Formats: sequence, structure tokens, C-alpha cells
Amino acid sequence: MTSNETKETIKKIFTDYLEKKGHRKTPERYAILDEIYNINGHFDVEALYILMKRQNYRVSRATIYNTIELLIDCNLVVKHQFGKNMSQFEKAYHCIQHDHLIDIDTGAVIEFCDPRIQEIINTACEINGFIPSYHSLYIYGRKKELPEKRKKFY
Amino acid sequence: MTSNETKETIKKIFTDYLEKKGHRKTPERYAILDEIYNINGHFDVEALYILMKRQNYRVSRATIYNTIELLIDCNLVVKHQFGKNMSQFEKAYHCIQHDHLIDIDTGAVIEFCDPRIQEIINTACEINGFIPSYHSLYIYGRKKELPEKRKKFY
DNA sequence: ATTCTTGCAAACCATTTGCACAAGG
DNA sequence: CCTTGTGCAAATGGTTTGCAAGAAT
Repeated sequence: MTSNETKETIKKIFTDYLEKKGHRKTPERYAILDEIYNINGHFDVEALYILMKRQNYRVSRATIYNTIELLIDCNLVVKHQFGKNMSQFEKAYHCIQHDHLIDIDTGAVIEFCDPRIQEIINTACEINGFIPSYHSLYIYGRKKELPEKRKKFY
Repeated sequence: MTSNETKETIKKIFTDYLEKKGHRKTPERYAILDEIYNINGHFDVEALYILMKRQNYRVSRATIYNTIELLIDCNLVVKHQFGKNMSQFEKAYHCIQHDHLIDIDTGAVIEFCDPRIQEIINTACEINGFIPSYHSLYIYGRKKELPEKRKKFY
């Protein structure tokens, strides 16, 4: 998964960010960063909270929300909203740029890569005088071959 | 804005949809469709509710939520979630395909068009055996020239 | 007549906030 | 020490749900 030296690099990015912003380097913040980088794929705050509780961390939801905001701000985490009223998150460092194809019927999320998205981002930002920070592209669709029966749970 | 014959076309699309799905053709549903198509740009449920109340409609938030779901299902409305915990909506019929550039600092939303997005959608759907229904691309960034002072309200 | 819709208000639940205590600088 | 960060619990607020009354078919 993530090598140890990569973990150190990530930790350093976070440390530099905290120092630059004058935020304190608390063990809770590093613990949350660590746990997030052990997760593959998407997660929500509740899942991370339960995961950490199960490992006997003494942590609160409030701190998780707080820390994730910091991690988003230094681009170590990205936030997704796939149409539900609950945010999903994902580690962002050194991950291959990817976007999401969402099955309208099942809610299943498929990841895909297409470098051409970068050209669109560059053009849009140039025209409007922006510096791009991050993006999200969600394509919603349905499976071509319809299985005989399928549950709609979203 | 929207011509009368276009309004009729939209109404017909909704009628066909309701009939196909076996849903009832209630005046509330048509009123909500109408009001939505009078709005330019994005709106949230609360804004639409207040707008309709001010015009002495007897309507409830619950019905608005219900009806919008139907309108999304027949592609007359699209839903957006620009990072806040409140959904935004937009009419979708015969609108030029456009995406959104969001200012991280101010929350301002700029629309832009780029036909190349369609190629990406087609490729991703072909590879995964999907039929695309709709998509949303949000590019988050910051203004190049930083004004001396700027409020962060998100 | 039957069943779906509506408005209203209460319930829900992800997220935010207030506060007293803990701990980083 | 001073101030920021934390856990906990309560508050918030957009969205959903339950229910009795009303309207579509």
C-alpha cells in the first residue's frame, strides 16, 4: 500500500502546513491522518469514528471533522458528495488522478482515469483567471444490460 | 427567457413522465415545475419555498422535495452539491451544457462550457458499459490576483 | 370508492457549536 | 501561563417521515 517513506512525506506535508498556519501539532491530528491513509477507497466521518473507537482511540467526531478540514486545506484529503446528504472523503496524496462514474440505480461508484480532464481544467481556469486547486467529476448513468431484478436503494 | 411553446414542451415531458410512471398529475407539481423554470441560475429548496409562499401558493417543503425528485428523474432538473450541506438545483431542459468553477475563498460559482467533456463521458461509459444520464464537473480554485482583503465565508 | 398526494409538524441525522478541561507553545 | 484544541453533549438545520384530510383517477 503506502510505503513508510511515503508516510513520512505525508506527515511532513501536514507538519509544514500546521506550522505555516500556526496550528498546534496534536497527537489526535496525526492519528487521524494516519488512520485515513490506512483506508482504501471512500469513507465517511462516522465510519472513521467507529474505526478509531474500535482501536481504542479516545477521539470525538468533532475533532475528526476539524482535522479533515485541515487535511482538505493542505490537499491531503478530498471531499466527495455523491448526491447523498453525507460527505465522503478519500486520501489524496500521490493517488492517481481519477474521477467517478456512479450507478443511478445501485449507488455503486466506479473510478476511472482520463488525462483529458486536465486540459478542460486548464482552459477553464485560464479564461477566468483562476489557479486550479482540485476538481470533481461525477458521471451518473445506468448499466447497459439490465439484470432481471435490481434493488433501488438510493 | 423561456418561450411559451418551450414551456408547453416542458410541461408535456413532465406529463408523459407522470403518466408513464403512473403518478398523478396534480396542480402542485405543475406549479412547482413552472416556478422552477422562471428561476435563472441555481436555487435551493428554501428559496423556492419562500418564493412560492410570497406568491400565495399553498405549498409545503415536503411537496417541493417530492416534486423535485420527480423532475430530476425525468431530467428536467439537475441537482448540485457545491460542498455545502445544502443541495442546489437548476432547470435542465434545453440549457446549454455547462459546468462550474467554484471560488474556494468566496464560494462564488462561475459557469463555463467545454464540449470536450462529452468525449470523456462517452469514453468512461463505453468502457464500463454504462448509458450516461447526466454529470457534474466542479473545478475548485482561487483567483489569480488576490484582492487585499477577502472574507472567507465557507 | 380507492389510493395517491398534500400540508403540517415532528422526527431524523450529519454536522456544528458551547463549554469546561487538557495540553501545546 | 496563555491560548488553542479536545471530548462530550446539546443545538442546528436541511431533509425525511407520519398522519389525517383532500384530491386524482
